[in-house]
Order: sequence, then structure tokens, then C-alpha cells
Amino acid sequence: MTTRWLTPEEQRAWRAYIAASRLLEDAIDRQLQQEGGMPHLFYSVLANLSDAPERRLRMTDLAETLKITRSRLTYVVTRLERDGLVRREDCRRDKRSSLAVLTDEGMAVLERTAPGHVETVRSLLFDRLTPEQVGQLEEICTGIARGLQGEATESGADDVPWRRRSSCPSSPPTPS
Amino acid sequence: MTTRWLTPEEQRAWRAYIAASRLLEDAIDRQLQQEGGMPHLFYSVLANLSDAPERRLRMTDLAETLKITRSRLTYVVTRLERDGLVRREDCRRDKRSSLAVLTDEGMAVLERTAPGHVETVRSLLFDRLTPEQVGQLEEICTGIARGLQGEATESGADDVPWRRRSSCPSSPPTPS
DNA sequence: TAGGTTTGTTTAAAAGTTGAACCAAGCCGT
DNA sequence: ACGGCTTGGTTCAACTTTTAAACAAACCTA
Repeated sequence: MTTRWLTPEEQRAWRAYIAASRLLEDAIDRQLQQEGGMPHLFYSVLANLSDAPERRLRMTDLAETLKITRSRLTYVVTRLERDGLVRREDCRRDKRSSLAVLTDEGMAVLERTAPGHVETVRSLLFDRLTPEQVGQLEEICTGIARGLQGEATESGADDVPWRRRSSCPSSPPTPS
Repeated sequence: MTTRWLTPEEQRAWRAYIAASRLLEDAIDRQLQQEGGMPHLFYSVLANLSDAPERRLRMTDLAETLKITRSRLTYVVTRLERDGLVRREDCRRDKRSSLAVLTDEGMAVLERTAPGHVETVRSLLFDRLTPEQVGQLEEICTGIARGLQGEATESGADDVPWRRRSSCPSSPPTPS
């Protein structure tokens, strides 16, 4: 089959997307690096832990929600542990697993860093979007993400009840 | 001022965006790495050169459109040059500048690689979007990008006529 | 209990990124 | 034409990140 090239509209959208995502990620990384001394990914780990029940998550689950390899996560958590922001704990149910736990210091850093981060996200992204566009963005992205989920993980549903996490964030929302 | 936290809608949109962009970039990198032996950024360099007039671009301009530092671009172009896909040429008008030129071999690699890449972009992204959503995505992203443009580059318009590039891609559209 | 799978880490190598320093070339006012 | 400032691009060294393969321990299942 001959290649179905992108239509002009698609091409414009694609290029715009590339530019925007690159710029956005750079800006956020820069801000977080300056004010928090860590890259976005590190922050995301803290944030995800912070609104997990008990402030702890299995490495594998965390890797899965962050969409990174376990190997990569090991590296990140080791760095965070070195800085005292995260601590590892053994899982009682499954002795293979280890849990990453947000320490008090980690929580403090997060609370100190979150406002600036949120402000950045807001000013760079949401302040430039109408409410409709926010909805559109969510819909577009969830669609894309859903499609890409199964790509790596063959079958979709290996649910284990006891490691289901609540989807409702806690009081101080600390994005991403 | 107390932090304006993200609304639940914004939070959902933000998380969805993070996940989608991470997954998408990973998938594209993986595909390009496998079938083209290069990461997305390298491909982007080739693609941008391919539809520039004369298949050549000043380093600074290229860096600007790719939204990366000149230093980083130097690294990329050096690698591509090593592989014979790109060649450097002196600029006659401004002896400080150097031009990155797509070689025939580079063009060949691009033409061999483009279909797979486009197919990936299409299947992962555009096949999951309605035509309206394509439009929405473009609008959202151009808005974001425009906002972020000036952030680094103070004033907006240092136009130099002779280094204006046409915005209309050539016949075989080789995205991003 | 044997055999396969999942979890998480280790390791070494490669890759990428940064930032400062630097040089050469252009620009500009006097 | 002379200094001094700016721009374009590269270099270099340190550092961070990423990958992939190999591994061990714990689990699971028949």
C-alpha cells in the first residue's frame, strides 16, 4: 500500500503539537529545576506518591502510571532516596515488591515546590485555553493514551484488586 | 497570593496530556530508532532540511524552529554528518554562519524512513482523532507554542528578509 | 516441586545535555 | 579605521539520563 501522507491540516496540527510539547516540557523542566532542583520526572514521582493512599506505591505500579520502565524508575527513586525525599519499604504481601514511600521531607519539598509548578502549568497552558479547550484537550489525550496503553502491554486487564488505587486526589492537588 | 490550584477538569486534562505526550514520544522514538536507527530529533532535522529551499538551513534557524539550543544542534548535526546524512557548508552572505545541508544519502534515508514514521503518527494519533479534533489540537498547540515562543526570545520580530523560509512543504510531505 | 513468570536491581556502555569559554565575523558609533 | 558590543557556532569537560542484558528472589501453577 502506498503511504497515506498527512493532510495539510494534519501536518499543521502535528508540527504545532511537536513545537508546543517540546517548548512546554522544556519550560516546565526549567522551572522545576530552578525552584525545586529537580527535573519534571522526579517531581512527578513525588506528586504521584503524595496522593497515593499511605503515600506509598509499588515500584511497578508507579512505573506504569508514569509510563516509564522499571529500570528507569529504579534510577529515579534511588536519586530521590539519596536526597531523603523518598524511602523504600518492603511490601508485606509480596516480598518481591518494594514500595516507594514519600518521606516527610519529600512532602515538604513537594509542598514548597508545588505552587510554583502549578503556577507555571497554569500560566503556560490553562490560562491560554478556554474551558472548552480544556475539555477537548483531555478528550484528545485520553484517547491517544488509551490507544498507546495496550501497545506495550499486550492484554489490557491484569487487575489485582488489592493494588487498585483511588483515582481521587487528596486535598492539596499537586499536579503531575 | 494563595496558589490557584488546578480545577479537577484541568487536573484531568493535565494528567492525560502528560501521559499521552510521554507515550507518544516514546512510541515514535522507538519506531524511528528501530526502522531508521535514529531518535526523533535526528529525524526532525532531516525532515526540516528536506523541505527547506535548497535543502539547507542555517544552524541558528534550524535550532530555532526545532526549539533546541544551538549547542544541542551542533551535537546532532555532527552525528548526522558522521553518518553522511548531512553536510556542513559555509554561508556566503555571512561568513559566521554555517549551513546544514541534507545530502543525497540523507534524503534517501529520509525517503526510506518517512513512510513508516508517517504511518506511526497516523495510526497512533490521527486515526484516533475526528477531523474536528485535529483542528482543535492545532489550535490549542499553536496557542501554547505562541505563548512560549517569546518566553526565551525577548522581542518577537528580528526578521531578516533573506533568511525567511517558505512555509509550504514540498511534494512528499515528511512530517516533523 | 519443577518450570515459568513477575519484581526489582545491578551493571556497563552509550547517549544525550548543559553551560561556560572561546573564536571569528559582523555591526556600529565615533 | 578603531574600539567595543553582538551574533553564530563550536569545543570541552562534567554530568545526567537512558538502555539493555543479566540476575536473584519471590510467586504461581500444575
